Formats: sequence, structure tokens, C-alpha cells
Amino acid sequence: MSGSTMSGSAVPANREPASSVPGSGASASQARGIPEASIARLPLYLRALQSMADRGVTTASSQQLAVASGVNSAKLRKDLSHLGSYGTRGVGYEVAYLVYQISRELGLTQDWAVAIVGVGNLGRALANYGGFASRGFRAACLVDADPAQVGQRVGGLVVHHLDDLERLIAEHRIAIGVITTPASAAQRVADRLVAAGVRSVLNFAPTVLTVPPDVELRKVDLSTELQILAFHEQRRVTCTADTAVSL
Amino acid sequence: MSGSTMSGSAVPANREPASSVPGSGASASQARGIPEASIARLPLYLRALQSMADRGVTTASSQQLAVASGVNSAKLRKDLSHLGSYGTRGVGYEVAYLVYQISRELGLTQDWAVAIVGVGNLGRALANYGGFASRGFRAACLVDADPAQVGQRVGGLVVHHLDDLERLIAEHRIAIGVITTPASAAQRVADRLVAAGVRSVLNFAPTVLTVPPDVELRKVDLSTELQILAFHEQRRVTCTADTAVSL
DNA sequence: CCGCTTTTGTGCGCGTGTTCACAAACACGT
DNA sequence: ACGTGTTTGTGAACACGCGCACAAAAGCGG
Repeated sequence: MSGSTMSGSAVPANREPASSVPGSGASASQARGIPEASIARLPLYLRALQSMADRGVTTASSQQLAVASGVNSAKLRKDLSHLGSYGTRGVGYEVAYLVYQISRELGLTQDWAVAIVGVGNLGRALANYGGFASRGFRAACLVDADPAQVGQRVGGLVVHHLDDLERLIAEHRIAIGVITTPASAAQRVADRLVAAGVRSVLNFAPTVLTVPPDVELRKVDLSTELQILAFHEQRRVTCTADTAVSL
Repeated sequence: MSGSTMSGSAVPANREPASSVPGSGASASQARGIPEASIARLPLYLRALQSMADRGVTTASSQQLAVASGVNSAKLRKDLSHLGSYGTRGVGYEVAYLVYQISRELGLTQDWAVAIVGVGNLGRALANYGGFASRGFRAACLVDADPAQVGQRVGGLVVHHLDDLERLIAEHRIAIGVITTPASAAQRVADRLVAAGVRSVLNFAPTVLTVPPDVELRKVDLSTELQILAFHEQRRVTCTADTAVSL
């Protein structure tokens, strides 16, 4: 009854289209050919697998893994098949081995130095977030434009001034930039990150950023998520009313 | 060359599939027939439009709006056409009118009471986030399990104890629940929210939640986003190395 | 050594979403 | 009043991802 069973592909993306020449739609993009949708689910599988490993489980079937990850089992098998045939028919997947394979595919065998720009409430929350270190990420650098923030210790790190951004990126070998500034400053920060060599940016500011096409830009938008929920909530009451009338 | 121009649909979704009976794939879901993908973009358009309105712009073409929203103009027109023919050929869209129409469609003409469960760093950040109030949302209720947090004032609100969750939901007419607890507590909180009548849940905890099919569940997963970035970053260096070899 | 059970890996049809491209519609200047 | 230029709305082609369903493979017991 409630339109919740969504069969088809689904919802959009956190990947910003950024600037892309529409005419040159070369479909031969995907390098080693792992679909973007599959990659986005690998972290999910990885988490489920690590949870299993912690509980001492050594082997898991696609069915079990699928349930633990909240996805269809066929989809999971197809996703895993993209990284090679790491399962044993009739048995399942070896948890530890799969953890390693997915980690390697995601590039989590090394750890990535992350810069957080904007030490507001959200920036602080991220800096203190323990989930990073355990998953191959290290908040290596905190930056803010406000002199009052500079020098403060947040999550074991000293906040530096925005002016030193370029130097800090070079020194800490920053690979990933996280933008938690107000929307008004986000584009300027993104430009400086890119100019300093950062090719992966995660944007929390509620604004559309433009970056060169070779920069990977993702966004997390809190109010958008809420607005989507609001839509469904509103549609629900509308539909309920309609149903009530038709009864 | 750099596989960044992504033509096709793209990435997965923040919508959790939740529990859905696979066999009963009724495709006639979508009620008034606005595609989910379009809805997810409406907040983007709304923001661009409001920004234009603030700058005194009264009329915008699909091209202008598309650039401001970072999407294709044809896609934007098709999205807007789903809510009716609110444009004037040869001219464009009237900003103020479109703002109203989108707001109405998203259910933002009323404001929604939001409960935030888990007053950690992230919960605090959300409670203090100014972007809510301005967009039709109101943090009406802060809850935490830790007695030390109870009674504190965060973002103008007093933190209540988790025990009072059901009462608070009823009193404040909470429509949307936001989960910012540790992963271990998330499922229990979700169950209680649902039992208390909340039908829309936004989950920040890094875990898979299971809810009844009539509950709208979205997730925001910070480490997943970073891991996807790490994948591309790693693929980049791998590809670069390959290229260097082949030269 | 063979047949039975379990589970992977995948070919295929289908629904969804995206994009192009164009006709209908509208404003405006003359 | 009428042509002209611009912009919307949408039909159609295309690309993508999802999930079913099944064959191939592996283990196991007799």
C-alpha cells in the first residue's frame, strides 16, 4: 500500500555533476569497470564484514551478508564479483579475506590525511568523530578563518588559520579536503583546496560548488535530506486524506 | 581522459531499502507520479531560487537555474514540469512563484517538528544549525540517554532523557526523528521512534537500520562518503602509475 | 566414484533516469 | 497585426542499474 517498495534504480546521488561538457558524453569512462553504484555499497559490506569478524564469524554467505548490509543478495554477489571471484560455491565468502580485498579496492590499506576547513559545530563534530581513524582516515589538519578559533585544541589537534592552508596541505600530504564552512565561504575554500593539489573534496556547506572535472566532489546536505523526508511525510497525509474520502 | 564525466544515472541512494518483500514488487508505487530522483533535486532548485530572490532576481530561465543548481537544463525543466506548467515560454520562470510551488510540493509551507536523539558532537551541531529554522524545520526536542547531558541547554533547548521520548514525541507532535546516537543504540532508538508514531527517520549512525516498510528512512554516512572518495583517489594514483608505465 | 545439496557467478528482461532535439507557445519590436 | 527570436515542455533514444532465475562449481556423504 505505502509506496515504499522501490524496484528500480533509486534516488540520486551525492556525487555532484560538477562541470562536465554535455556533448562529450564518452561512456567509456569507468576505468577498471566497477560501477559507481557498486563502489558506493562496498563501505556498507565492509562494515558488515568487520562486525562479523569482531564476533568471530569466519565465513558468510551472500545471503547473510546481504541481510547484514540491507541489500539484495544478488546485488551483493554482483558487486563482489566485480572485484574478482573471491567466494567459494556451496560455502560462501571468507570474512577476513573479503575484508582485505574490499579494503584494498577502496584504498584503505593506507591511511588518508584529511583536512577539515571550518571549525564550527559540524567541523568540531567531525574532528572528534572516532569513526575516522578506525577506517583508514586521519584528521590531520584543522583550519578556520576566525582568529578566535586559531590555537584552540579540538580533538587533539590545534586549529590553524586559513591563511596557512596551502602550506599545511603540502606538509601533511593532505589528500582529502572536508568543507564545513558557511555556504558563503565554501567556493573560495574549494578553489584554494584544488589549487593546492587536493583532488577529493567532501562538502557539507549547503551550496553548489564548481570544481575542475578531474576533482572528485561529493556533498552531504542535511537540510536536503530533511526536505525529502518532509515531502514524503506531506504526501502521506495527503494520501491518507484522499483515502479517507474515498472510503 | 579523467573518467569524471559521468553520463548515466549515477551513484546509489541515501534511501535505505529497509525491509521490503522481494516478491511483491508492485511497480505502481509512486502516488502522484513525481519521480524520486526529481524530488531529491527540488531542494536544490529551491535553494538556488531563494538565493536569486534574495538578490532581487524576479525571473530565471531554465538555463540560469540549471547552472545555479549544478544540473542539466533539460533535466531541470522536466523536473519542474512534474509539478505543473509554471513557466512562460520565451521568458522563463517567475522566481517567487516557483519558490512557493516547490515549497508547497515539499511540504515546507508548514513547519515540521524534529526530534534529535543523541546529543553528542553531531547532535549538538545539528541542534545549533541555523539552516533548519529557515527551511521549515524546527528542532523541537533534544534527547539523550546520558543523565549528565540531561538538563543542559543546547541551541536554546533543554536536553531531556531518553526515557521521556514517547511523551515528548506526542507532546511536540514530532514528525521527523533524527538519530545521532552511537551505532549500538541506533536500532533501539529507531524502534522506539517508530512505535511512538514517527514515520520519517534520518539516521546518522553508521549502521543498517530496519524499519517497517511504511516508514521513510534516510541515512547520512560520513565514513562511507570518505571511503568513496578514497577509492577514487586511489584509483587515480593507480591509473596515473599505469599511464606512466605505458608511456 | 557418484549423486545431492548448497551457494556462487551471471545472462537477461525490465523499470528508471538522463539526455537530446524539436515543436508549440509566448513576448516584443516594428 | 505579424514576423522574429527566445524559451518552455516533452517525445524518443539511450544508458544504467536492479533483481530474477538458472547454470556451473564446490563440498560432502555414502
